[in-house]
Amino acid sequence: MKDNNDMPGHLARRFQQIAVAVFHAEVEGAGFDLTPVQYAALAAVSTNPGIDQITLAGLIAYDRTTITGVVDRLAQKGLLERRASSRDRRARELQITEEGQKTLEAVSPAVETAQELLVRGLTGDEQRELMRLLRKAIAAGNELSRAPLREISTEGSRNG
Amino acid sequence: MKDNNDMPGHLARRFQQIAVAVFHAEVEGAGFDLTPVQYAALAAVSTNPGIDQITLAGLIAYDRTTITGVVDRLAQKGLLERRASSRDRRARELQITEEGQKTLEAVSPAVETAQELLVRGLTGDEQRELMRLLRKAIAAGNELSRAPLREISTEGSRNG
DNA sequence: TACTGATGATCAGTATACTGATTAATTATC
DNA sequence: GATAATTAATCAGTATACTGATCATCAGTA
Repeated sequence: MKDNNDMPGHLARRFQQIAVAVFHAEVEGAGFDLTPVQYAALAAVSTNPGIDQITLAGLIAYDRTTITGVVDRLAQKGLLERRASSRDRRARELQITEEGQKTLEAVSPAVETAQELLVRGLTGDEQRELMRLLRKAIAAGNELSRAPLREISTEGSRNG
Repeated sequence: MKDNNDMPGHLARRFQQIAVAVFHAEVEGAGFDLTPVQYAALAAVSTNPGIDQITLAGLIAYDRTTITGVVDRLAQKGLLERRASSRDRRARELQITEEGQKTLEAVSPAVETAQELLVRGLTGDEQRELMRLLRKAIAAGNELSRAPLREISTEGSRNG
């Protein structure tokens, strides 16, 4: 009899489910109203000011139709600004606002704590090994999802 | 600089994203219209005929409000039957239909293939280790989500 | 029987994720 | 410079997941 616990797909869903729950608990406990997805988008825009939505989506592996709603909500909260690009009138350039930057910095400890809680059942060695294996499996399957991770073209950045 | 790849929460989301994509590709390729969530529910009802929705939700770790819609769609496809329980008129007893059973058996090879594809980037040892670590992390975090996994009370079943 | 609390199911509302289509603008080609 | 192909963004629609509320029923108690 095939148990759910023998199916990596089930474990994937369950692990992600817990990850979201832990994130929400920590971030709300710290007094913020940010989802994991919104946090990742906000952080990516902070690191890459002026980025367009497609590139942002590739950076954090979101679907292009998902990013529209995420940016909508971040803009509505006053954490992001979306303005038309001057170089390409189809594109929107994203900038983090001052409030967005403050929020990002203030919420970061809670996000860190959530990451630790998610793997708190494992030893340090196990945590590192889990992450290595996830990274390896994800790398092999990257192109299989509609929202693969895309490297940003590293012109002018040296932190590779 | 904290990379996304150092955050287990990000890896969790990404791994689950790929799991769903691979599942859809395989199952649709085999000519079926079933989501991962619907497949798990169908399989659980097949193994536990007459189960109520809350117990089903606990078995596969779905939220109680999610299971309503999932069962709706499975019933609409003619794969499940939902009838009022005689013992408890609040509850719905779920039964798999003949077509549901046929579908379940016919789709299983595609589901198996999807599970293998999801971890195809890893060696056999790594696959087993990844699953062990996921199970361990999930067990430690089980109660943190609104939809924890619940053991079924094993009266009359010996496959524990 | 009336009351209280708990439980199974559902509903309204919100936020990811996706499919597939559309719109507007850019790039490539002739 | 007109045309075709591509691209950035959005939209409509569907399916998870969740929060919080409600309704009906059940169990326990006075």
